[in-house]
Amino acid sequence: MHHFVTIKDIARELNVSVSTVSRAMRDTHDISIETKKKVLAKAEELNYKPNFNARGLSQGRTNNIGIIIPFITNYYFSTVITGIQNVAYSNGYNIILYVTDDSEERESQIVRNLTISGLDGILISTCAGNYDHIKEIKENGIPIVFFDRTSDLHGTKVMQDDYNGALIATKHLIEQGYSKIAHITGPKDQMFTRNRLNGYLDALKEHQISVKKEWIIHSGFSQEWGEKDMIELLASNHAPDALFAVNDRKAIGAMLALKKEKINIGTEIGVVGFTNDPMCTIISPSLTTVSESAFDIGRISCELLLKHIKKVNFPPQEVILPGELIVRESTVRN
Amino acid sequence: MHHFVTIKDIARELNVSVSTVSRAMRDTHDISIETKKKVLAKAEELNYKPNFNARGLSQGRTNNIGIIIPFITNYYFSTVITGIQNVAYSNGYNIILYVTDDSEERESQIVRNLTISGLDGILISTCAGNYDHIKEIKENGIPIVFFDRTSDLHGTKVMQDDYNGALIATKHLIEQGYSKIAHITGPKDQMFTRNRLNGYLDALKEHQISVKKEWIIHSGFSQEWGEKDMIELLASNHAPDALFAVNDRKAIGAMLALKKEKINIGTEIGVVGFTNDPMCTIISPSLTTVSESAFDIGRISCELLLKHIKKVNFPPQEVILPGELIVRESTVRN
DNA sequence: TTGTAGGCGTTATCAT
DNA sequence: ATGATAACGCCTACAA
Repeated sequence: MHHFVTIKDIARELNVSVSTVSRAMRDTHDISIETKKKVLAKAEELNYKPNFNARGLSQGRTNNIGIIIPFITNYYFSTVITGIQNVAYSNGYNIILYVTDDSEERESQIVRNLTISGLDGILISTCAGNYDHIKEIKENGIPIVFFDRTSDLHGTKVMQDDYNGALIATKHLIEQGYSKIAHITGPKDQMFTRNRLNGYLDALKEHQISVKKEWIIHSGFSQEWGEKDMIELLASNHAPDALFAVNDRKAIGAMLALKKEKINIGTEIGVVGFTNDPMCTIISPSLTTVSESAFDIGRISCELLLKHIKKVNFPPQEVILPGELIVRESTVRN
Repeated sequence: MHHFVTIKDIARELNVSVSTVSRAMRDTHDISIETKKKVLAKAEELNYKPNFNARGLSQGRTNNIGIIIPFITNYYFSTVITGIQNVAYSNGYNIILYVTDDSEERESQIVRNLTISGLDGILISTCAGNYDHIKEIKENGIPIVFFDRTSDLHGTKVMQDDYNGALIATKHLIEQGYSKIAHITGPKDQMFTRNRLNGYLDALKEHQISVKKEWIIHSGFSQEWGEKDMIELLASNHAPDALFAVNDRKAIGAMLALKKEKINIGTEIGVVGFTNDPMCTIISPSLTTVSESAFDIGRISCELLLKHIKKVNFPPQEVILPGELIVRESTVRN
């Protein structure tokens, strides 16, 4: 390992004490302007870089925050991270990334191994149905913010309005004249999944439209699952004439299945997704969807986390960002 | 700030010295099996977590590696990160993410502020044309691995075979009967951009096909730029009958422009991209492309970095992963 | 096998 | 305004 320049080196060269150097580096007021200048010049000359380990050790903080997230290989999550990154970076925080691969076990393992003292705070989009591992670290007093996939634990949460998004999406289908509306979604034990399901159900109830049990399919979140679910729907005795998918990826999977079957999307079957992934405008016909403010979710989550870090007992908050229906070709008859 | 359990606490409770506890935690051999058991049990009981700052400070390392990357919001980079994450995690390393937003200035700022002692090594996909900032940290002796967008500095690099990929892509267009082949690409000062350009040029040269100057357009890497470039090509006096784009996003932008103009892709104009982004199979007609092993790039880069970290003077290596032509509808006449 | 003591680089608390 | 000095939590000789 190399030897890096330390404040000691600077102190020695300048014949001052380390505390003086430290003061200059931290820009405190109890130091003369000339010595400060002198020190900073020497630091620049020697290419001094502060040692975060030492600083963290003596201050009890690290300037690192952790992000725990199911995936990063999709538009939504990678955009959230970008939002987080922006805020973190401009506040002098580093972000440490943990990817759970949507595995409860992995998430629990990561959280438990989290050397708590190495992080000033945590941002998490949990994939778990059980929150014991999170409770543990919460009890340790480490600030934590839930985003997107939140838990039912008490705490600060930032999410989109899943219920209303699903509501307006489903109502839009109804208004476009579709009436046999299916919903393909993810596992039952996720909160956002339940919220979107409820929005869908309430929209139908409000319009007194009945649902067949086989129109609601729980599976995974990927495009492949969307394709499979659609094939299953087409094979059922009561084929639907519209589809509300829990996210754009599944909607797109379903559309690919429909295109294979030469079923006219829009005219024969309406399709709505959720997220507003750029893929919506690439697929043809373009996909109607509910937009999510991924970047803002990241930005706001991080801002709230920093507030928790800086102020003990900052009160927990729940922020819900509205979605917006974006009508495209997949729900228009032609 | 909270007080976390330290080895001192454990030592006191057990009436042993801190070094004994330290030894137990590190699983060294010079400790009796019973005391080790005793210590570990107590650590478990008190929910002890090691303090990485302290450990890092005394050992001169942190188990953190940095990733510096232009973006994360696209398939390629997010997949690379996933590959890196996998290797890092299973070796007990954390990854700290820095996003440059494709800005040279930002990259330089990040690198210069990098509190060097806080990282054991760095993985970088540089967006810069000038490498002074990187030279600086290299001279500090910190291990560094370049991936994807490498520099011409000496060091370990992991990249795809850009030249050959471009060569086979262009040859494929020629073999399909296209002859007026344009190339839309990124800034001139990037190495991988130059390599792909050279592959394209050499393929044409080999087949004695001439190129018009206006068929080569340098702009940005985004879908929007692809669209703009295509519009420019269509407006030129010598409209091409085929297009090789530096990446899939630009190819897709170009395809959208063509679709707007009702130009039949495949029959009237062939299009090839580069990356094999999932979008290739979502757009219609599907996009012929050259595949990149994004996950492997990440995996291998991280493995090499860890070798550099663990073994001083591990010799620099250059790994070049082959690409593969994936023929789809966009280069087939119908 | 175990304990003691010094040090890692920085900050913070005293003096001066 | 500046300087000594003791933390911070852990590791590592060296001693016992």
